[in-house]
Amino acid sequence: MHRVTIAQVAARAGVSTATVSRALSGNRPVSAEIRRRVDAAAGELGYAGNTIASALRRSRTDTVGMVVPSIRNPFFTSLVESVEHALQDQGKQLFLCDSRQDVAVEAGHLRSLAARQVDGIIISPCHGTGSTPAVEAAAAAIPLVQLDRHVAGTNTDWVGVDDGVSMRLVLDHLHAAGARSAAFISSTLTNSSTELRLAGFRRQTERLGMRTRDAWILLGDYSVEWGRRAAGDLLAGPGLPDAIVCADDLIALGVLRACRDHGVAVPADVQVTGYDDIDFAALSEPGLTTVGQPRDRIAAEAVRLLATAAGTGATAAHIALAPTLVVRESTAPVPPPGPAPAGTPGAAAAPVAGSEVRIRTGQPRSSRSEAGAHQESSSRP
Amino acid sequence: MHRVTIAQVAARAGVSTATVSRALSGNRPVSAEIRRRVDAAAGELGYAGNTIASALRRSRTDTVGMVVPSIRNPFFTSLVESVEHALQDQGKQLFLCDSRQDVAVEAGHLRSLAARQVDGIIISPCHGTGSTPAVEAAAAAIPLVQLDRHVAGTNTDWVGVDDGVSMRLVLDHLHAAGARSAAFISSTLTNSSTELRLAGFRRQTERLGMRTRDAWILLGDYSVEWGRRAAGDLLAGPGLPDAIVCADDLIALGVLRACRDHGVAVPADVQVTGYDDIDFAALSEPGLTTVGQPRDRIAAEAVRLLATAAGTGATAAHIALAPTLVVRESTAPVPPPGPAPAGTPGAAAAPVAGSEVRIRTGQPRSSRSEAGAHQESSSRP
DNA sequence: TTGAAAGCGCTAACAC
DNA sequence: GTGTTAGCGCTTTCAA
Repeated sequence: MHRVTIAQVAARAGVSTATVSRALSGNRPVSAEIRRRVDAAAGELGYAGNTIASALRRSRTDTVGMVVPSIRNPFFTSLVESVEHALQDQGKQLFLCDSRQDVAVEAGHLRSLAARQVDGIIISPCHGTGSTPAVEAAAAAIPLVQLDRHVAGTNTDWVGVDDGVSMRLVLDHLHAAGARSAAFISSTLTNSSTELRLAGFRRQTERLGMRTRDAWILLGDYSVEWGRRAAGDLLAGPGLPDAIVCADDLIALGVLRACRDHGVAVPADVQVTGYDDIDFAALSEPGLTTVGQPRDRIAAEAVRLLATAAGTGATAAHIALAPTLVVRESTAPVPPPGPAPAGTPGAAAAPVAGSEVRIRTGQPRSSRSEAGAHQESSSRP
Repeated sequence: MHRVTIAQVAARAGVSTATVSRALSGNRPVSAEIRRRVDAAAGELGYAGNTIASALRRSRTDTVGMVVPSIRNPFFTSLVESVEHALQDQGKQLFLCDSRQDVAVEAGHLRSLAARQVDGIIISPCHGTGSTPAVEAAAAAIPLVQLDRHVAGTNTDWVGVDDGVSMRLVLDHLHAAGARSAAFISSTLTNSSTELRLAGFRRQTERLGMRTRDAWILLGDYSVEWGRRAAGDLLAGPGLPDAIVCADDLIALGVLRACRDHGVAVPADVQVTGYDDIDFAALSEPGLTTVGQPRDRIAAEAVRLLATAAGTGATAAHIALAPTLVVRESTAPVPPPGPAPAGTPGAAAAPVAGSEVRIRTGQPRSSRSEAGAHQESSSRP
């Protein structure tokens, strides 16, 4: 049983194929009578359309490709979910690609997406420099926006949160909660957010006069297992930091686990923070204090940029949304500065308003500036 | 800068477009000399191909659509990951669709995928009967395989695990661990696996002579929050079951949380089991005893079926893979039947070999039967 | 082995 | 407002 084509619908409705196309797409005016006949014919024949043919003709596919280092990492899972939902509102569909932290796999996906004529690409590159060539090549052919992480030396759109601000939120909070020394557990990966988080940690501990040591900077990968191992080493070593700052929630959950195994009390003996606010951060024991990223906003901005960027070249937008600190029980209570009531501590997550937004450089590309919640700026004027 | 076409490559290489096509695709013989010239020309021009044009001509897109009730549910996330990887090995790409538990959204996705001429559809339908029309319509046009769940009244391929067997594994284990009464917490959703798990629970408790009550069958949704609420109600009520069997791990994690909140010891006061073996099942305190599904195998079979099913009509394969019981600390230790050493209890997950495979009806479609790990069978002879 | 040419199904000019 | 027609870029007969 062959697929129904527009020609068959046209024959049945007694009109030309062009008219059927116009009636069905609604792009151009068609008389009510004819529209009725076409709709009827299409319905009777079970006409379903052929997006491929349409795409070839219009040179638009209404598809977007998304490439993430690991679908299974809960942070990227939510990002994918948010992007899928945002795209659905626009009638676009999502090609999902998992680069498995492998630059070569990633490059293959990008080539493949380009060949498929996707209208745009959303990528969280797996490597800060290794991903550059493939990302640049793709961006040369197709609107591309980087999410969360971005590679060195490219000038594509980017949207995410400001990791420096996040680390300030985290360390200010820890300091206020009494921590005077801190360790940092992260990944060896050399991507932008990993590096910015470490840099932020160094700057903020220094600013606040908090002690740290080389042996307290532990780099492995973004996994529960690594967090557990690293914390195990830390707890076995001499001296304990007041706080362990983790570059993502998976690591932090591993750290909590290690503390439990070693009989170290959190937050009494050591405070622990994560990053991303994945679903399970609320569920651990104790609940994990962490940095919340506005994933829906990030996704929405990315999708909007792709739609906008279609024609425009030349200027890249950098949109840094405000992170929030989500305070739970893995950090010590902060003495209230004023007479404000403490609320119900430890019950639900208490999001603490984050920060202003960082404006990078240059001037806004679009004149329509939104609600002050973020700013976009171009890196080339 | 316009995209490079095959015609430009042809001109540069001094050959016809047909020859370029043959050289690049490798489908037909081309002289070594010409192949070299074509490759060179393509490289110099940065030819990237146009999958859309190719797809229109060949009427194959090398794409597969996947529709799941919720991307964010960790079980489906892993399934998506497994499918993505399996597809990548075949050079196909994945359209990911989230139906958000909504039959109308799901139907829209299926229509859209059909219009996009995907080569196959993999779906975990969100409703046992409500999804039927859309699934049937899609299956009439495109090879379709249902994963995990399946809808009533259709005759498409299906692959998953046998929920009845899973419940037998769970209840045998609980019984051996001393449980003589059990509650069941699940979802109100009327899809096949939800219903089969409940039916299995009923049958097995009856078979083992374990007590249960209407008030101990609690139906809500697949979420941590529901598990927590349901268990809260249960723990507040009169009498406590020896065990709480949950229809998925999210619910079970919520139950564990409620037990902790209510000071109920697991497994001493009540044993708890989950279903799916999501990543976080290993991480809870105590670790969750649960049913493991061979997700990679499920995905691989689904992808294989789509590839096979291309031409074949008429007979549908039902592939039920063996579930495994993953024993952790949320259930009581089972007294060893023989002199076998206990191993290191509670350390790593201890998968217990599951069960034989259920053969539904009819006879195998493919003659090539694999390693006895599963059986496929056709429901129509 | 290679080239010429006919379309895949649709939409956008261009006429009327 | 509607029909005619020319492709979108590729693959695949059919001849040579």
